[in-house]
Amino acid sequence: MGNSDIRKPVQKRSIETKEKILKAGFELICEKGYYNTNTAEIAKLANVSTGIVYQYFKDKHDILIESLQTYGSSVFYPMIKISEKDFEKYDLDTILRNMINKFIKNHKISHSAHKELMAMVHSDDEVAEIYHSSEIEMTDKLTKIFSDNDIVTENMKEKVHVAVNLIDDLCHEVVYHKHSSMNYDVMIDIVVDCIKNILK
Amino acid sequence: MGNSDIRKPVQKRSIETKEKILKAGFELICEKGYYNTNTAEIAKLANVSTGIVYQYFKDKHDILIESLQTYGSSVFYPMIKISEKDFEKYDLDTILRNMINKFIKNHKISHSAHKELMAMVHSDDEVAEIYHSSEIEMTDKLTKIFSDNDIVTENMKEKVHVAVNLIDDLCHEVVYHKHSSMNYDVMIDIVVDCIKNILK
Amino acid sequence: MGNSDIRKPVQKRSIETKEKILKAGFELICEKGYYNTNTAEIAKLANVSTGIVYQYFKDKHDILIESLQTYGSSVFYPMIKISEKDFEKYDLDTILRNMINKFIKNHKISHSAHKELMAMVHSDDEVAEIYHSSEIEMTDKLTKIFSDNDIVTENMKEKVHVAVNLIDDLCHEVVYHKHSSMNYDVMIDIVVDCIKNILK
Amino acid sequence: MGNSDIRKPVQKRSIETKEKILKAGFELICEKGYYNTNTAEIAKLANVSTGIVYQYFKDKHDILIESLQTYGSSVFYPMIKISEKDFEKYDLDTILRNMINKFIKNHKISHSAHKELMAMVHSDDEVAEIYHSSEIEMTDKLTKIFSDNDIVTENMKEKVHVAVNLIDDLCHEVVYHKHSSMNYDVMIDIVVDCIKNILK
DNA sequence: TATGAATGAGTCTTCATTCAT
DNA sequence: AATGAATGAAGACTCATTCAT
Repeated sequence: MGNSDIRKPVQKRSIETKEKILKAGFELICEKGYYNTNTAEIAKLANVSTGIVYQYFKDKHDILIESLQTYGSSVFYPMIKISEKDFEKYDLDTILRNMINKFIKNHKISHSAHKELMAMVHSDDEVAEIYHSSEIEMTDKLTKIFSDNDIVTENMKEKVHVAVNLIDDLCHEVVYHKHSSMNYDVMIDIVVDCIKNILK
Repeated sequence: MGNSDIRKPVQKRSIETKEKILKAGFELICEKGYYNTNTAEIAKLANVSTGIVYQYFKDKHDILIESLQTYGSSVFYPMIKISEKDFEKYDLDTILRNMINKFIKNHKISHSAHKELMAMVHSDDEVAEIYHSSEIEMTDKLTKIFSDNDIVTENMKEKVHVAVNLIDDLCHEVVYHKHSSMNYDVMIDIVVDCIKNILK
Repeated sequence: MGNSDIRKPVQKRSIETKEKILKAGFELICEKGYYNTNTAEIAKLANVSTGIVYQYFKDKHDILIESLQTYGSSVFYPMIKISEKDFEKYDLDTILRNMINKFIKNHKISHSAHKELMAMVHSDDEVAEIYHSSEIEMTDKLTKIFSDNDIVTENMKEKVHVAVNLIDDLCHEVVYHKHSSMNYDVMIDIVVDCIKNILK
Repeated sequence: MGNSDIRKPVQKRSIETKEKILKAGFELICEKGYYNTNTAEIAKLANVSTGIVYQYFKDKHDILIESLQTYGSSVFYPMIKISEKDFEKYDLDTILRNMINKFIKNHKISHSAHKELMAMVHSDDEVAEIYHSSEIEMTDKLTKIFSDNDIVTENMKEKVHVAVNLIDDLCHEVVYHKHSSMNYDVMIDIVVDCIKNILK
């Protein structure tokens, strides 16, 4: 009864309108969460009418999904966007510590966005799928960085994935200060050693 | 003007009613998520009227929090409830593989519950706090298990925490089949080696 | 987060809708009282949906306040709307008796409205403020009427205010038949004499 | 279906229970208003169970009415309780000024009670009736005081009633500071003169 | 008599979505 | 293509009243 009425914008103006909505939606959802953002607010921030939203998107959920497809990876795995050059030809220890620092820095920037989107990852299958794609992309990227630095072993995919998890968890620990009794410097050393060991 | 009018049940009948609500709330939230569960449903499943809910709980959110305090840890860290005896005096490799298998088995049981609650962990600070307490508890428990098996090194807290993260991530990977291209047996080996290395 | 999202209607259609709600709200509140009127009824009488009410008004109380600002004075002090010409160049006695008769007539028309609104005056500070503004306006108006009829003395503001109270009380007495044992004709004479004396 | 199940307490304990409820109800209604007081609060303040309330009173409204019958006049017309001796054999001017001062003092004490009850007077017919009885009682009392001081004229009932109104309005004006631009000392003089004139 | 647990209809308010213009 | 007014179902929460004990 209208599913196919969703407009696929081709004209420049249309495309811009859709993008404005997408950007506004993403911004608000990241800031306040999906359930605490309503379509009126999205339309308002996008500077469009409430009605028009439903010409570009099937429903509110559709905004979430499309905005994640467009902007999600930069929050989920900010490293994805980072050029390999950042890690050029250092020793592994330095590469890892650089990486961890970048991760932490990036997470700090998009603190609430990350939180809100991770919430959706856990409760929404479509969101989860997008997240997991980013994860794969990230793993591939890192594998390439390692191999560019002559770090190559068997089962790289699995190893790198474990490494990514380690870094990710470490980073959350540091950013969210989850456990006050933890010594983060010690933890960083542990994680770096651990990854070096895995990739040996 | 009523804030403190929340009833602290003492009579047997009262206690049972509160527990019925708590159980029903937890069940539904785990199944369908917090935002997709309404108070009427909770009351209905608990076989009580909607009104009584608000004599035992400040609001809907309060049901979430209290139910997590009561039942949460069994979902967040099902291992918490497990006795140390399960791991008595094996070698570390065996202990770890036992642990991983138990983790995976437990997670499989409460698949959707875990998903929904992890969503809340990321979007709700109070839930996050409860989760992090469970995490600490889990870490302490494991530390004890290791030390009972004569595995003691410096910075145990941090090390065990990293180990817990590794196991947890691995377990999610396996249970949710997040990435079809991963070889899980390989991954388990990597994780076990990794932890053995950390604790050496 | 929405407080300021209350629509200030500019389009004709909008203005009409808001006015319909205002009118319906005022009507029902006057008839049945604020606490015995619910928003659904207001919407129904206004021939709009319940939702739209909250785009024009912050909450139910806001309807009360705005409707009073719009229609209130005609109930509180129906005389406010009356032109000075009604009392032109009679002697004071005639002016006062005309006034009292008009007052009584007007009160009889909006019997229940007056009752319900006076109730709110006593229990709601914002309503009280609106009422007191009307009172002042009324006093000023009367002062002007008196001075137009060459009735000027010291402390006119206070004197007129006392006179207004006298007329108002008299009028309530007559309209509400509060005390069956009172002889109203006698009372009118007393009040008229009294005011004449004050203004002498 | 139960109307006649309301208990008319005869035993001492019963009477006390009923009185406790009445007192608590009156207190809360005076403080917060009828609509903002609920039966649970009344029961709590009275130190009885919620259920028992309905054995002594038909419904919540009944508490209001009975409590007014018991305690109302002291709020409506605090002067009622005042002995004639307070005004013994002064000249009329002094008597009136004493009276006004007492009125004002009493009103200041039960400020919110008066406001809340006057609200009910205007919206509830039964309350209005009780109020008007107090008014009559007050008028009679004053008439007696005047005649004891040899002040007797025709139509005393009506005259005294007008005088009471004048004092009452003056008192409200002073206590509630309704109109900042009014000079209250002047107003008191006007009212006193006015009443003296009426009773001449 | 008394308790206080339980009821459930009723109320305000929100918001995704539709529709007239 | 666009607007923004309008819809109405749904949800959280309250409270006078009843009832099992």
